[in-house]
Amino acid sequence: MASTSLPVLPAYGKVKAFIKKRISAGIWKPGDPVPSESALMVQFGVSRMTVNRALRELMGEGLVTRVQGSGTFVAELHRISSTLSIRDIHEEVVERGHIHTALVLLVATETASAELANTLGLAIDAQVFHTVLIHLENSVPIQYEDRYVNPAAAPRYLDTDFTVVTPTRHLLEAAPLTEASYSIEACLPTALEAKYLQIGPGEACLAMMRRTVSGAHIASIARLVYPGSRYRFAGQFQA
Amino acid sequence: MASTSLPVLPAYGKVKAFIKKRISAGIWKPGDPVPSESALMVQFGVSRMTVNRALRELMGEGLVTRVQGSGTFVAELHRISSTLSIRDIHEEVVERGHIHTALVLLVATETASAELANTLGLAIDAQVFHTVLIHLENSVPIQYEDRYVNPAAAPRYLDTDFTVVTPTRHLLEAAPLTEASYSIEACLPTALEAKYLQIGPGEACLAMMRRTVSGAHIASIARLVYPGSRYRFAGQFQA
DNA sequence: AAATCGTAGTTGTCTATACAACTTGTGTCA
DNA sequence: TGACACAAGTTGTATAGACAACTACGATTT
Repeated sequence: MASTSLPVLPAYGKVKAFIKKRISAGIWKPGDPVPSESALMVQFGVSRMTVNRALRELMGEGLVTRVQGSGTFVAELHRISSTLSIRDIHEEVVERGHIHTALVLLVATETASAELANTLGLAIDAQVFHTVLIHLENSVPIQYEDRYVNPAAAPRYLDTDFTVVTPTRHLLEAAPLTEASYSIEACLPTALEAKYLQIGPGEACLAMMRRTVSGAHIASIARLVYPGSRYRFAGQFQA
Repeated sequence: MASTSLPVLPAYGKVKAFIKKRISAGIWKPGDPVPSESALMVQFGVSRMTVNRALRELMGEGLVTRVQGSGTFVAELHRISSTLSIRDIHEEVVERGHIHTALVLLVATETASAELANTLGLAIDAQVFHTVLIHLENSVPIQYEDRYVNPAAAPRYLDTDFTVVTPTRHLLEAAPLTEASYSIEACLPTALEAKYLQIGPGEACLAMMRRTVSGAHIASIARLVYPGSRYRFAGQFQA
């Protein structure tokens, strides 16, 4: 049994730990008032700034809500937060000790369709970059990546050798990420996707649609298809 | 053009805004040093504690990293955070202005199998609660919920009328959430799932496995199956 | 009964100062 | 050359005090 961190918790940490413990033990339930700053100040023999920091951080973690003039209250615990991240699939595979390779199916400049132009926030006759790749982990296909890129956000996109630098990596470097939205759905693969992912036409897949924003530009729109049998999204929440 | 918030930003907010702007504009790139606390102190004419708060909050937001003794640096922007939440499907449906109903297929107390007992952290001969429900939105099936509950975490679980109070809701109230992990995968439905979700046996589904922890107990393990054609997970990142 | 006012209590912000802990580079000494 | 010591610069933490902004509630007035 390792004590996760005895190394002398700072004062504000002790206050946080005290409150966290009572909340997670269910002694203080959602909606209950937490002792005021001045009360905690006396109880722990620390200054108000220290208590304030503890409570502010707990609010940041979503454990309490604070109302000026009224008090601090245990938050409704219905939402707990989880950190997702946009990661380069190359790094992900390498981190597992495996070998990542990519197969380039298409590298092209195209004229955007009306719908695509609209989604990328461009004029209807604008040129866009279009790439299609298959990512393999130890020679097994794990991701079909169909991506449209806004030339204004990453003008040198097509110069990249995608067998060496993944589109994600190039984009992360060329166009610092400020915002992104995604949706994940289950679907059956198209004939082309099934062929290149080496799966049957009836095998379920996870498809992620991802739109990334960099500064003023919508940088890229990607459709990432994973074989359901070889991939899952996993995550962890922590209160 | 609405100015999102002019109402006199506090001093620490001005410092944060200044730094955020330079990072998102790409003027300061990942790895670059951010001015030291004393430099910002002079630049903004505020005390060090104020600058310190600004930088600490930016670190909390993942925009900068700080190294004691060395300095503050623009963080690698590869991860931006997203808030997922465990929500009650009832609330979710009602929020969309629709009607939620539930069909109860099974309510039982069972003896845990070895694997299940292990996953719930119980002895192999322990009793567990088992429920199976179908959730409908405007009479259309949208979720098949197969759930095992640890009696120690929610002793009154089986007293609930699940057509009125969803299992999620009861558990959120009975056993405050401290931790959870999940995985999402694509799969084809079992015959039973296909039947009750009213979908074809070849239609892809999203399956979420979720394990929730409340204090010292593993509270519940659920398998939630959604028809791929009627459901998607969506989210948004923001730097 | 309704509206108003005032006050105590609470959180929000900010300052000036202090010391501790750590990093980095420079210079000294062996 | 290598090992060590030291100093300057940086972040981490904590204090005591101050004023502002807001809420809740009771008392007073209308």
